[in-house]
Amino acid sequence: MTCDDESPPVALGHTLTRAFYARPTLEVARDLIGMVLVHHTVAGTTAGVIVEVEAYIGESDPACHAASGFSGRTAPLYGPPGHAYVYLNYGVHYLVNAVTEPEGAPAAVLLRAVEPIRGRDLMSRRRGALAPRVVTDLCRGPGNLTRAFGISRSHNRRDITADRLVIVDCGFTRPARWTQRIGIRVGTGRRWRCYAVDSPAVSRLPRTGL
DNA sequence: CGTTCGATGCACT
DNA sequence: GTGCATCGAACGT
Repeated sequence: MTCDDESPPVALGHTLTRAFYARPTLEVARDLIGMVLVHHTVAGTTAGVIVEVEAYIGESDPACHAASGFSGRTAPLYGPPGHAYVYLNYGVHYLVNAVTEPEGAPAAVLLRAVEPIRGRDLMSRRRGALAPRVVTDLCRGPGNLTRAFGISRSHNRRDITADRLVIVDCGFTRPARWTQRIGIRVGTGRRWRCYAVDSPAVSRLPRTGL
């Protein structure tokens, strides 16, 4: 795979099915490393290899939004797997998750970073004045990722097994490592962050140790 | 209705 | 390392 915008569309490989997402969240999280996130819009297509994710599992996980139970906000987590859960964080950044587990079990995988493989220029334009020079920084961090991909609130509850926002298996394999999750104040003991050890696009290291 | 606060990112010390 | 933008959901009054 090249990082050139002139490369052909990400057409080879198959779009991940609902069965893929309807599994234990940690398995889904690990398997998502190396998969390709693709977003088709009228402005163009952006795509990138997923290199960093975090799992948020159930009402007993204090860092999962479902810890406060079912509500209008958390409803997507309880909904069918293979749908997007998008919310606004700190009033500034949209964060995108892939809902996992069978319907009724609230859980999701947060997409934290991808390596751009298509639509770099579009990503850069969407990042605007704050666009980085380094390509691998375009989608480094969950807020930067959604900004570069043009993902916002309108994508909440969208089906990601069809349509224009999907994740595709292109056969890439990346060595991965588990560490504790980032940026949360509770549930930090759970080592539910998974990232590709060889990727320059992975966001900051854990606050304490690995 | 008012207050709190967060799965971030960036500027700044 | 700290400060802060900015907003909607949740919760207390």
